[in-house]
Order: sequence, then structure tokens, then C-alpha cells
Amino acid sequence: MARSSDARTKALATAERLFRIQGYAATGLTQIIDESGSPKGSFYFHFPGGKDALAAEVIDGYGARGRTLIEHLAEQTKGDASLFIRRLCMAFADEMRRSGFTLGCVVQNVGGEKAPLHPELTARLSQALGGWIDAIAVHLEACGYAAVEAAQHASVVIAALEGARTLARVQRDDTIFHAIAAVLTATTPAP
Amino acid sequence: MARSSDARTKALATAERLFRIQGYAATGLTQIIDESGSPKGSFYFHFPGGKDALAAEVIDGYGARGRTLIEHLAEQTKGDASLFIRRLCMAFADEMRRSGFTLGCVVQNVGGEKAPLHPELTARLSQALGGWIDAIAVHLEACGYAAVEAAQHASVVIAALEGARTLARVQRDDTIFHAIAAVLTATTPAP
Amino acid sequence: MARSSDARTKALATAERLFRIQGYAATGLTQIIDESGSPKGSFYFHFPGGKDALAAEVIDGYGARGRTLIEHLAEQTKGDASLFIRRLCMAFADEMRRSGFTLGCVVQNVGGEKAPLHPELTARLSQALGGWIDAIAVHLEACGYAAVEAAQHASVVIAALEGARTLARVQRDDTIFHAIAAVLTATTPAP
Amino acid sequence: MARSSDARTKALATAERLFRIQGYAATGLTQIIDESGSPKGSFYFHFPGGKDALAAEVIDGYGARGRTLIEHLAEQTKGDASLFIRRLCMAFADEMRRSGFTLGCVVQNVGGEKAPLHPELTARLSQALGGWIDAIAVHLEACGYAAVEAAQHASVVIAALEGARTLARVQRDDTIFHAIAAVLTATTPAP
DNA sequence: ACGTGCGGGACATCCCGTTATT
DNA sequence: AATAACGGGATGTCCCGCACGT
Repeated sequence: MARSSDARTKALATAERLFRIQGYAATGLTQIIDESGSPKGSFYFHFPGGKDALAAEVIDGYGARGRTLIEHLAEQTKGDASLFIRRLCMAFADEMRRSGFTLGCVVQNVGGEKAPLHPELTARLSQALGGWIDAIAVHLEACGYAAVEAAQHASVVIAALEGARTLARVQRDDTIFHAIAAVLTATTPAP
Repeated sequence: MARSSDARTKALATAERLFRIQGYAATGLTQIIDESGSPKGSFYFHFPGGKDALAAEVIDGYGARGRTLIEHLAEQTKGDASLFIRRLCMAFADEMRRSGFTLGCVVQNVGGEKAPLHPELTARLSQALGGWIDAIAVHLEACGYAAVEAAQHASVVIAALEGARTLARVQRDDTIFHAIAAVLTATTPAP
Repeated sequence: MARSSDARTKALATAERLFRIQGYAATGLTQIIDESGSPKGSFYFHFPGGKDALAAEVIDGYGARGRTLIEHLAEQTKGDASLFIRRLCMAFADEMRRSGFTLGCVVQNVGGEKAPLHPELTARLSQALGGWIDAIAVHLEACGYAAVEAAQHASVVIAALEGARTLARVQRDDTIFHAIAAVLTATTPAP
Repeated sequence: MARSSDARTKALATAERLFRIQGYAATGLTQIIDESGSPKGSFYFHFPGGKDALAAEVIDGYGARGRTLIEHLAEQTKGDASLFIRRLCMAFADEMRRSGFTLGCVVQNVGGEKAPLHPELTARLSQALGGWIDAIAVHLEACGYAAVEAAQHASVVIAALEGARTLARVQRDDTIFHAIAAVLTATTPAP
């Protein structure tokens, strides 16, 4: 069965990258089309809803992949909440370093421009965030956290990592991720 | 005619507000001029460097005011690190709630669009962040933290609060600030 | 919809006319678009390089058409250099008169604003001029001039005609073209 | 007696230079004011008529100085029309070379943008040109030319020199001035 | 699914001329 | 005679969304 053209896929990947680096408003459709090498004429065939529809798909995909990463890490660190958090922080630090401190978070960048203006997109962003927090909370609970503390700690982990990306990009330094790992594992129960 | 008009001040205040709500690229000069009621013709008289120069001043002012707020809170909570952190989180939560979950952070929004692309602005953003972290670290040390731990904890506080704004705006909920207060005060030394 | 629209052609023709009357800087893109009736939205589709790219094409076209005119006149005056020069001067005088003494030369007008500032455009202008001088020199040689004198005389003919346009426009009088014809044919070999 | 401020003089000199290099429309008042170092606030005190009034004075001054140069050269070459023309051409070539092939003619540049649009300025340009041609014609007559031929030859000399500046700037080469000297002295009466 | 072209508006920037103040 | 500030418009550029035809 023929899979749908890769024009869609390439446009989505390029848009995600540019949204993470430049944000939503600063990224023009022209730039997305040019850099993705995808054809210009059929953009509105693939994305009838235009730039917002593309952003919606980017958000969903980015959210799902983030959740998958978390679950993958959780499986590798069964029962050890401290190790899990450290691994998660290091994953963020690695990506940041490898990208030359250029990659931000789609949720943060798009949310910072659209949150109060575009309810539908904001709901999607909230879902992405919620998915990550849930996945972390599930694992923390499996590691011995009480339900309420697990959810609370999970949300703080995500908040800290989100903010850490801003710090790391602006300071061009990834030590903040180590700091978070240290502080947020200080109270974890022994595995 | 007034010798020194308030056009500059009004433009800066409006720009700061809009940068916090919409980000940098999504905020047009026209919107700043219109909403601030400042004159159009003399914009480049007041800001010869254009939009970037205006952003630079916004960043510096925002950074300085943030530092002042932190130092003010520190004076009110002498010796009590836990109380200080809780007060700080509540200040963020209050502003977020009062703004209807619309106000983000200048550093986060501008940094998310400019960090890897505009070194001069990025340096200013880094200075603003550094000022906040320093001010917190100074106070934590005064509360009994060792120097290294004080700096580390201070940077995590800022990272968490930065990220919390993203969460709060997107989820339209300020409980994240309480979660941060709870988690980050779990290990503070007794006053 | 026509597969290949005439918007390009119309924009180029209008730009040439306006450059000849008003020069480059004084001619706005808006005026070109308005007067040519060509669509605004697709201007940068047709001329991705903007105003400069349009000027480059205008220069090339104007240069080529000038050369064609010269070669046409040369064919009509085989062996008679004096007649050729007189015909050429009269062609300039006719156009000047018919335009109500408004039409200058693209090379002169664009060159006067860009010559030292824009090397690429200047090179194109030089090519246009060189083409005209070459075409004249070739014909003069065919009329009995020695190679060196042919090239020299050709360049003087072009210089005089260029300057004559300035005189004619400013004085609203085309007698200068007759003066040039008289002076520059005083030394031509008999046919 | 106190002479009027040099702000006027500096503005006029700078405007003349910029008009010769860039033309009228491409030269902003801001640039004139900045480069001349003259105060901005009092520009409209010195030139109540604005940019056009300044241009008018530039033209008059440029025309008068050109006429003076011609008369000076004429005095140095009494009775020798051929030497006079050669000296004149060399003066143009020298200035062109010394300026790095950047200086055009005020009459040509301003006339090319304003001739059909601004009768008053055009009249001034015509007067400047007429003054030069007259001065040359007077001298040629003194060298033995008949009145009609003197006037005719004078106008061709000016036309050729005007056009030569365009060629020289665009080709970055001053040989055209030598060519003109050679061709236009081929028929001069012996001194 | 894709290239070409259109429509109209917004962008940051810079312009020239005029004020009130000194 | 110069300053600081304004008014409003124009600049070139680029945008997003949508037509066509293939």
C-alpha cells in the first residue's frame, strides 16, 4: 500500500524544528516549505487548515514522542525513581548540547505566543504537557510514591525541565540540568 | 511641549506587556505604538536601533525589576528560606491568576525566538536570569545554605518558576506554583 | 488562467519607462505596480531579488534593444558613416521630441544613483554601454575607419548622445542632437 | 562682521557631494544632516523651502563654480581652442579619477529625476548648463571660430563631457575623456 | 499532488516637514 | 539658532491563503 507522500512528513519535521528554534510567529510558511524541500503548491492540500493546522499536528506529534521517551526511560529504570529522574534530565541535557543550545520546547514556544489567544491550540498544548506529567506520575507511583506526591513531583519535574531549557539556551550551558537532577532526587524514596 | 515626553516609557511598558503575552515576533511595532498611545513619527527618535533596541531595554528593565522583587521578598523573610521560596512562588501565582493566565516571562518568550539567533539580546537575557539567580542564592546562603548548594538551589527555583509559567498558562491553573513551593522547600534547613 | 502571465513583461516595461523619466530611487515599487496594472501579491514571485533584480532585467533589456536599434540603422546606411551618425542622432532627437522631453536614459539615471554603490548593477550598465559602442565601432570600421579610430569615435558618439539627453531634457530643446550630428560627421571619410 | 553660520555652507557642500554620487531622491535630509555634522533642529531655519530649496542653491553654486573653472581655463589658453578643450577634458578626467569614479554631475543627476516634474528646478539646471556653454562659446569665438560654430561646438563639448561622466563612472575608466579631447579637437583652427 | 500566479494586507524602517521650547 | 518631539505617510519586503491548470 502506498504510504502518503513524505511532503507532509517533511513539512511537519521542519516546522517542529523551526518552532523549537524560532517560535511560531517568527517561522513563515515560506521558510518551512523552502527548508523542507516539500512542494509549495500542495501545501494547502496537505494542510487545509493552514499554519494553525500544521502547528496542531506538530504539537500532537511532539507530545506523543515526548511521552514515548518518558515511558521508555521508565521501563529502563524500574523501581528507581532517582535514577529515572537523573536519566530524564540527562536526556534533556544531551539534546540541548547536541543541538548547540538551539532547541527549545514546542509547547513553550507556541504556548508563549498563542496561549491566551487560541483556545484550541492551547488545549492541545495542555494535553501534551498532561501526557508527560501523567507518564512520569505513573512511574513515580510504581516507585513507591503516594499518588498525590507522585503527581505533584511529576509536575514539578516537567516545570523545572521546561524552564531549564530557557536557562540553558540563554546561558549556553547545560549545568542547570544537573542541578535539577540533584535537587529533585534529594527526597526520592530508596529503590 | 513637554521637554521629556513619556512616549518612551509608555512604549516600553506596552512592549513588555505584549512580549509577555504574545512574544517578540508576534508583537508588531504598530501594535505597540497603537496600544501605548505613543506617537508613531518619533519612534525611531526614541529608539534609533528599532525593535531590537526596544527589546533590549525591555529586557534590562524587566530583569532589574525582577531582581528588586526578589530582594524585597528576601528582606521580608530574613533567615527563613522556606518562607522565602513559598512567598516567591505565591507572588508568581498571584500575578498569573490576576492576569487571567496570560502573562508569560519576557526572558522565556524573547529567548525562545532569539536565543540562538541574536547573541547581543541573548547576552542581555542571560544577565537578567543571572541577576535573579544571584539574588536568590545570596539569600539562601544567608539562611544557612552552603555556597554551592545555595547557587544550585537558586537556579532550580528559577528554572521551575519559568517552566511553571508555561504550565499555568497552558493549563489555566496555578496549582503548579504550590507544587513547586512544596517540593523545593522539602529540604530547606530549619530557620 | 494563463500559464505564463504578462505581469512580468508589463512590470518591466513600466519600470523602464519610469526609470527613464524619474530615475531609480524616485520610482517606487508601488508606482510600478500601480501603473503597470500588474498584481502586487506576486511581485516577489516574479522578481525574488526585489527592486534590484527588476532593475537588472530592465538594464539588460534596454541595452539589448539599444544595440538592436544601432545594428538596424547600420544596415540601412551601409558604407556611409556620416549618414549613419546623422540617422542615429535623429532617432534620439525624435524620441526626445515625441516624449515631450521627458525620456532620459536608463544607464544614465540608474548609473547616476548606483554606479559607485552597487557593483553588480554597475557591471550590467557597463555591458549595455559597451554593447552600443561595439556595435557602432563595428559599423564605423566597415565604413573605412581604422580600428582604433572607430572605437574611439564610437565611444565619443555614445558619450555625446548620453549627455545630449540631459541637455535636451533640461532645455526642452532638441537642437543639441543636430549639433552633435554636425560636429561628429565633420571628419568622417567619404562613403 | 560675523558671517552666517557654517551650518548652511556645510549642508550645501554635503548635499552637492551626495547629489553627485547618489542623486536627489536617494539622498535623504537625514543623511545630509548627519554627514555634514550640521545641527538638525535648525535645518528649516536655514532652508525654509526644504529639500527643494537646498537643491536649488546647490545647483546655482555648482553652475557658478563650473563657469568659473571654464573661464579660468580659458584665460590660461588664450587663442588656443585645441589646448583649451584638452585642458577641460583633463580637468574632468582628473576629478573623476581622484574621486574613485564616484562623482557624477549635479545637473545630470538632479535633472534625470526632476526635469519633467519640477519646472523651477529645471530652469535653474538649464541656466547652469547655459552658463557653461556660453563661457566656452565666448572663448572659442575668441580663438577664431565663427559665432554659430562656436556655440554649436561648445554645446557638443558640454554634451560629450556630461555623457563621458556616465561612461567613466560605469566603466571605471577615464579614457573616454581622452577620446573626447582627440575627436573634438580634430577640427579646431590652428592657434 | 503539484507549479504558477494572484490578492491584499502587514511588517520594520525611514522619510520630510512642523511644532513648542529654549 | 538649536533641541526634542511629533504627525502621518511612503518605502521595500514578505506574509498567508487561495485560486487556477496539469
